[in-house]
Amino acid sequence: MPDGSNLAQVRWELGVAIAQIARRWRARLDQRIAPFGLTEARWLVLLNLARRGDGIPQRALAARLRIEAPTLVRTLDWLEQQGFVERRAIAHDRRAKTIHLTDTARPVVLRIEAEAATVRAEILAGIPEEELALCLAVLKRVAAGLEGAEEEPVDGHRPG
Amino acid sequence: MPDGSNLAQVRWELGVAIAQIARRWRARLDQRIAPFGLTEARWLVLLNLARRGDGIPQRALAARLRIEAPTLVRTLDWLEQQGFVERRAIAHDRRAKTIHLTDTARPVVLRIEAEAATVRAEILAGIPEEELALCLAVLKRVAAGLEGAEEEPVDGHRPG
DNA sequence: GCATGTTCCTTAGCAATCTATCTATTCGCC
DNA sequence: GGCGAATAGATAGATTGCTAAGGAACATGC
Repeated sequence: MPDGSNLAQVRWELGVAIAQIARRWRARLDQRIAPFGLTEARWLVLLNLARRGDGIPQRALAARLRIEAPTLVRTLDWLEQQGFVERRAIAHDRRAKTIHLTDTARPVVLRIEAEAATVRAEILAGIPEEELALCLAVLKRVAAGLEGAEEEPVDGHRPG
Repeated sequence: MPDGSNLAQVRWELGVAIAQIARRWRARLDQRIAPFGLTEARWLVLLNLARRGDGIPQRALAARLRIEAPTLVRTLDWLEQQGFVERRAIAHDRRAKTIHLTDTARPVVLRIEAEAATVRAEILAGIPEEELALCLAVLKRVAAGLEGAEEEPVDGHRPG
């Protein structure tokens, strides 16, 4: 078969594979952490706060998680109601609220982090680290292509 | 840094990258095919019927699409209401219905297929085919790990 | 100091996925 | 022939993502 159609086939399969893996990976993790009373999306919020620091406004947290602000609002509503996070008012800006982990959340985050690492190890078992690193490098280029190319299929090349 | 934590870091980033790319890729395509009145999930159903043959029961179509039957039901409800597919009764099994593309759907499928290929090319622009193929090969192993390893973290190895 | 615009959070509504459960039908077996 | 298990499709409800739009508070310009 000609090279052109082979490239097209690889591109197609790559898209299909990424979409299906994303769905199944999430389902797998959700099953495993269900006993903790959390889901992946909710735990990711807590993990981000624990790893990269809490006390930041919702806007900044949404940006770190690469999700939109309204998506975060509902997750925080649930987490706050369950006592995992607190919304605190800021003195100098009454629009914004900072998000803070509670003492209830911290041990749960650690236990789920361990479980998530186990799930990752199971899913990726038997694949050499070099191949994973190679795949990741390509995926990062794909992600960069998705971030940058906003509505502008220019015929030249972009800086960066 | 020690090898162990490097491997853990690669695994973590791989999961994050896949999830984010899947979301953004879908969003990008949905934007582009919105003028046709369809979304990715709905178009994928039509494309599968066009490429791999229609006239099959819902159960079989769901399996081909790697989605659950109830997910397909609602998509088919919409597609049927819009006149893109038909549900037909089978003579010898009154439980089952076969799904058929309509003449309305076929040209739309072709046009969106071209648009989807353009989007893929834009997203993956600048990445050599060898790297894409390498990445795809790894992802197929990941997908296989997700398909097969059902609730059984055996200590031996599986037949491939 | 007020009008205008921007920013932050929220609400509302749609889409797509899942699991659990329901109804109708068919199959298997006695 | 009839009863229980299995199968096909549909329904219900939860989750998580998005965009659009609204309300309150801040910032800027004149």
